[in-house]
This record gives sequence, C-alpha cells and structure tokens, in this order.
Amino acid sequence: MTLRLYNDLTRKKEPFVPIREGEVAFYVCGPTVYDYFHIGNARPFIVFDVLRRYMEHLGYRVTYVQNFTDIDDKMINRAHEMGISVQELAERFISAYREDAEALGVRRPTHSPRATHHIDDIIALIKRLVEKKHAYVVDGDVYFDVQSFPDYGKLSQQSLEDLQSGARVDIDIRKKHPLDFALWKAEKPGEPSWESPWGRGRPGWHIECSAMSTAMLGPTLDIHAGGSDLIFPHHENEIAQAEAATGMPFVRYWIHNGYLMIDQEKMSKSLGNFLTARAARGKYPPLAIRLFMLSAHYRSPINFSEEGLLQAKSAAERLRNCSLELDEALRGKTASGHSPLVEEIAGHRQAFMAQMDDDFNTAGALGSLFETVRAVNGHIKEELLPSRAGLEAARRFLDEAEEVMGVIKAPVADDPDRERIERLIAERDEARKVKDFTRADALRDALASEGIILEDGSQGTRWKREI
RNA sequence: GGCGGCAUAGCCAAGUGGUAAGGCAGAGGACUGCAAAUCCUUCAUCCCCGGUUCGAAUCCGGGUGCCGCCUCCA
Repeated sequence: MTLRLYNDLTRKKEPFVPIREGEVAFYVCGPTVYDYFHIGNARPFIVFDVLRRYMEHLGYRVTYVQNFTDIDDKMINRAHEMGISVQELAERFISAYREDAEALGVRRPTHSPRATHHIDDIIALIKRLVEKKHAYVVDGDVYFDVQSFPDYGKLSQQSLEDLQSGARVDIDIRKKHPLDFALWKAEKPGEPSWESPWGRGRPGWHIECSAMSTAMLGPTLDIHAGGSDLIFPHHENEIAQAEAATGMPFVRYWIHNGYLMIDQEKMSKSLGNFLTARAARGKYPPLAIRLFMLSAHYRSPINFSEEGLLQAKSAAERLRNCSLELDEALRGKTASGHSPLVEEIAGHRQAFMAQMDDDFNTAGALGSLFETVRAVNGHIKEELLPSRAGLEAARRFLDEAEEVMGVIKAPVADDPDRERIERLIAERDEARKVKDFTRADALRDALASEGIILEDGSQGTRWKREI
C-alpha cells in the first residue's frame, strides 16, 4: 500500500511520491501571534501533526516547518492597544501557543521560523522578483505584478478576471492591477521597520511563507498545508512569489483542511464566535478534543458543539479503558500458544493502515481501532486465560495507533493523591465488608466528585481518574 | 456574478457501482450490594424527482436545503 493524498492543485487523490526518497519537506502555515489561537485554528495544527506523525510512522524522515507570523497589521495594532512592543507581544503569544499546542498533544515542528528573524531571506526574494520584473516599486512599497505570472489563479481555479469581478478590494490607483499585492510596505511612523533597498519598511504577509519555506526546505516543497481559507489569496500568492522567483514548481502537494464550524457558521476571530483552545482544553480533555478533530475526514467541515465534544470524550474513555484493561491482563496470568486474536488484530491493523493511506482517513482508521477494542475486551472477558500472543499483538497495535493519533493514553504523571485515595478506598472496602453500603457509597461519591472513578471487580477495587 | 464544498439512524460519522464500518445515546439481557467498566442482542436503505445499469447511498440530469472562498482569517 502506498499513501495517497488529495492534492488541491490537481483536485485528485495522488500517490505520494516525495522529491527525495524517504524524506518529506512539509510546511504548514502557523499562527499570527497577536492573541490566543481558537479551537478552529487548532484543527490544522492537530490534524497535520497527525499526518506528520503518520508519515514518520511509515518511515519517512519528515522536516516539518511551521512558521510564526510575528509582524503584520494585526500585530502592530494589538501591540499598540496593549501598550507593549510588537516583539513583546510576539514573545508572549509564542509561549502561549506552545503551551496550548503541547497540551493538545501537538508535537514541536522541526523548525519554527519567525518572520522577523528572516528579513534577509525575505528581502533577497523580493529583490529577485524586482529584478525579474515580477514586482515593482511605488513610493517605498513593493508590489507583486500578478499579470506577469500567467499561472496566477491555478490553485484557486480562478482567472484574474473572475477574481477581480467579485473582488471587494479597494482600488489603489498606484497598483497596476487591483490584485497586485504588497511584498514590502514602506515604514509608517511608530511601526517596526527594517532597512531595505527600497527604504525602511516591513514585509507583507504572503512573502514570509515563500521566503522561509524555500530557505529551509529548498525551492520545491513536498507538502504545503493550511486551512482552506488560505487557498486564496495567501497560497495563490505564495505560489506566484516562489515560482516567479525560482522558475521551479513551489509545492507538489497542496493540502487544505475544512473549517471548524459552530452553529452552522465558520468559527473565526472576526465573527467573534470562537472559543480559544486555551478555554476549550480547560473545559474538555485534550484527548477528547483530539478524537473529535480526527473523527471526521480532515477536508470536511466539522461542527463544534458541546454534544460533539462529550461524545468524543466518552469514546476516548472507551479507548483508554481498553488500554488499561490490556495492561492489567498482561500483568496477570496468560496462556501461551496460538490464538485467533493475533490474526484478528493483524486484520484490524491492516485496515487501519489502509484507511490512513487513503488520503489520511482518520475517521475510517478510528473505526478499525474501535473494532480492535471490542475484540480485546471480548477476549479478556472470556472464561479461559487470555492469550499472551494476542494481548501483546493488541498492545503493539494500540501503541502504534497512539504514536500516530495520540488519542488513547491519558497523561500519566504519578498521582500526588495516590495514598489518600487508596486509603479512602480501603475504608470503603471495610464498609462494604460489613454491608454498610450507605457509607461505602458516600465514599465513592466523594471520590467521584474529584473525578476519581472506582470499579469493583473480582480482584478488588480499581481506581482511575477521569480523562 | 465566478469558484468550491456538503446533505447517510436520535446525535457524530466512514463508505463513491455489488447489496449500509465505527462512536455516542437508547432498549433488552449477563455481571454487580448498587454502580462503574465490560460482553451479548437490538436500533438506517442513504434530501427529493427522473435516468443509466443485471445491480446505485455510490454514476448522469434536474430540483431543494445548508456552508464556504473571491477582504484579514486555520
């Protein structure tokens, strides 16, 4: 089986073939660090992190680059509002980003370049575009000349005319074409600026991604990903800038995730209908948030709702319970020799991989994972001793799935309250022995209110925390 | 106006020509002091109309409804 990905450039699923065998140059548009990111922004971060993990699992060496936009209009305005420098603002929200991303199980990118650390790369790229007559200078601003790039619109499948006719852009008479966009913006008083061949100024938004991605990954990337709302104009512009400058294809596979909706509307900062990732992870377990994001195909819209998150939470608990159950069974007595469970697990694992290979169908893959759960639970419940080989096969597959999706294990951390909890459980067991169920249930309820769940089994009482 | 997406059980959702995965919730049963967890059983003909086909949720045509991009936006 080979991995196939839907490529927005060709509008087809295509076998994934990297430029350099065994390696993947992968770029994802990162956040503008002027505020906390919301749960809609979190979708690409989580979903593409899983794609990265899956590719690593397949054995690819993935160089995963996700930028921080730390200079633009929003940064400047917010810094003014807050009475701090743009740089301070950036530092603050880069740390916030990292805390939230880590809490959501998103792995650190290989590189996290910041626009302000790559001004030289950006200037060099603009210079090249000016030299090649793909850009022109007006009063210290530099604009990209869209009419000089015949392929403009190839990603969004729109001609210049189409784009222009629906455009809601203010006409700027200094521009040759209304869709020409700023590569460099001349300095304004009170704004951060850098020296350049066109005078002091700062980079436009689109240029940073072209400059940093090619600087770190070479002229042609294997994968460039981001939200669908970036297709036009951001990614279209990135293509124009990079290809006009290098004359080489910029990206082989363009991948875009669907929106996160709320009340049938796209969640977005400007609509004000957002929930920050920070608030969301205070309200719902990260495992549930991840499972929720992976429960639909990455290109479909997904509706954020209380009910949806609670469903995901219950489902995540089922996965976690199975994993705990499996560990316990492995610590106990087991039978040697063959068991059909081994083959059954192998089948589910194969299905899981096939789903992931098919344009990264996480929802389908989760189906196989849950079928594994049922098989394992059923096997453990049987009267006979569970099969060592079967349990081990299951453990290996669950670990593998966990490595890729990160939806099974709750964060472990030794529980600081362990002694106290176990003392209370012992007390409850005493009460149960003498049939003082009122007292036993009161103790159980007290623990439950702290999020501690008790399970009475034939081997005694077990406890676990809510996920 | 241009471009694109979606419509599958109470809810979420996979499936894109061969007779409907999975999850959540519900019902019945097993287990339990009661729960919890778990297991077993049960729960849909795929928005509408027409067509192609031996056969369609899946293809084609026509509707209806919802969403998005064309401005900053993941």
